[in-house]
Amino acid sequence: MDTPSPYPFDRLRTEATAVLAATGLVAADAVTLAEPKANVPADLAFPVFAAAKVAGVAPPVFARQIADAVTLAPDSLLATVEAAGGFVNFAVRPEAFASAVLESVAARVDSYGEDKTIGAGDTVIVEYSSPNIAKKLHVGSLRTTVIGHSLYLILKALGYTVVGDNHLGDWGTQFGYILAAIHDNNLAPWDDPDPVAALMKIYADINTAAETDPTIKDAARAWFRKLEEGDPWARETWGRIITLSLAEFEKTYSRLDITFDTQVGESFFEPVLDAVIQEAVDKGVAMVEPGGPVAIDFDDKLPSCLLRKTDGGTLYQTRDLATLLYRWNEYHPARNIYVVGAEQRLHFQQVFEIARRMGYAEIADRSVHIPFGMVTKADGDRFRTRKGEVIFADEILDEAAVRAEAVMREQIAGGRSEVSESEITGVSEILGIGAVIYSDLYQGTDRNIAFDWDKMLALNGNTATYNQYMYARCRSILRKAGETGNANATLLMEPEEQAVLKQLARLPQSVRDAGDKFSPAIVAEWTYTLAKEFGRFYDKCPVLTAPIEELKAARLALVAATAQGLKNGLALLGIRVPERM
RNA sequence: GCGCCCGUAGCUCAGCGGAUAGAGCAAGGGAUUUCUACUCCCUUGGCCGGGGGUUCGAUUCCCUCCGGGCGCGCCA
Repeated sequence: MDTPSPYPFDRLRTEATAVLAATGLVAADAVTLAEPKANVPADLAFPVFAAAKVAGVAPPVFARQIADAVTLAPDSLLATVEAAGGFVNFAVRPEAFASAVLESVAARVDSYGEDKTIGAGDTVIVEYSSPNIAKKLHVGSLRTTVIGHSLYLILKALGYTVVGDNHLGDWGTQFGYILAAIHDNNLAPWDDPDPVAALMKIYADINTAAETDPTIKDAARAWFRKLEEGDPWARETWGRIITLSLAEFEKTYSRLDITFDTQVGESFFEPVLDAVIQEAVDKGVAMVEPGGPVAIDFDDKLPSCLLRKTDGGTLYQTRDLATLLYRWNEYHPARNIYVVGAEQRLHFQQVFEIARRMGYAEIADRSVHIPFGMVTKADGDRFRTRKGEVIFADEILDEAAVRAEAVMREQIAGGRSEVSESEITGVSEILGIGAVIYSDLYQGTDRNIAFDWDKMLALNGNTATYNQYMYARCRSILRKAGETGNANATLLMEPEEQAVLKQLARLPQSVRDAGDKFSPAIVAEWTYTLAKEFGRFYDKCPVLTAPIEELKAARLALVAATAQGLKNGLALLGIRVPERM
């Protein structure tokens, strides 16, 4: 168990590379293998185009020469090799492959799919969720939370030491508004049954008032200055607001099974901001302008930006720069990842560029912004928070569970579900939350998403529910089977069986690709394809009533491996699986 | 005005230098008195936004135009 044997597809690649190199026609380091398209009856392909060019031979001819020269060992996982156009195609030996895949899953269980060698010894920071204090999590915060959490899990599976950082928006002029309102009107939001809702109302109200009363903006700035200067009442009140907000966030995070390794908010960096600005000025990166503001000019490369306001206050840019430098000193991370909305692209370009110019090229180069499109109203317009056009994360999770429960009750009434009354609430939560998470992960894009209840909470097609249903089916079969004898995997020769096995074998590479491209959608696509292949197998290949006992045992092993694969894949997305539904 | 992102089937999206461009939804047809039908199968549906170029080969790379989105110091 200490050093698990290589994954089947890795063995295939190693073997294919070796036999290709052994022909003497192509060097091992010139071999790049690809997965053939679905319509090609092969499992691994070597496109010879580049090598053919070097050899000065036409690709189809070269492919044939290579294929003719390859010899496969009798005990190889590879069964055949043949030329097809400019490709040399390999096909697996199905019996040997089946055994290898099932053994691989059985040996690793919950860690099947992981490859800790990729990131061993490296630290990666993932900044995600990062909500603003005194607000509730909403549709938008849900996206960064869900995407970031999955990335966190995927990178962990790849062996990185991952630091999940909830970079709280706990500093800034907006606190000036809230403090001013609380102070001047002698408010006590902490006495409200829903304190964060009270805070949101306070903020909304004073913003509305500020539209007609310009003195409010000045008062707000003054209060934020007091906060920065350490005014006792301002500090204490600010602290209370943070405590209330964190408690509110925690409710949602616990429903989503999310924890953070650290929650250093923007305020954490406040004591070092002056020094950071000074360093930028000293290094000639930033300039103090007449009147006091500190600005950075990027020539024609990027629009200029500010590190210090005319009133002496700092900005988001200043705090993010300080955060970046802090992370470099503290962690020396291999990657510093920001899961933040696409609208902040320029912001991060600027922050990274400032760091580079200040002499911190290493961290600048290792920092990466993972942008995502915003969630808009159905008509494509943005949600206007001030107009009360918000949809809160908890509302979504609640509605999702309600819908899941309604469908489940229908199924139970129709005699199509084994879920008992006492399990309904728990299973509804797993299904509902899974649906929400999956809808944010199954397609990776930085296009905007128009919010749509039905789409977000869909239960069939490419959804979490479908994946979970296939898992529940697996579990149901395994429960009914009870104890079984040893499985002879070499009996799994049906196309549906082989298709499930091949998809199972692809998990490790999907996880690597997902980590490489910072894309949970790659894992989501893998789980869905596995679920779909299992659906076909389920339809065509009876397990419990298999014609012979030995085949039944083999199929049961395949079902168990599929369940494990679905569970592991969904776990990397942050989605749980129900034993029955 | 400048910069960035996006434009692939009616809709939502994969694919991003290679083999007949793939899924889901929607629409239409079929299977099954089930190992849970939240299922399975089939059909319809694409000048991969337009036009140039690079390449043996372009949905994929470059240029340009069109359409949509986002952003462009003293909010975050």
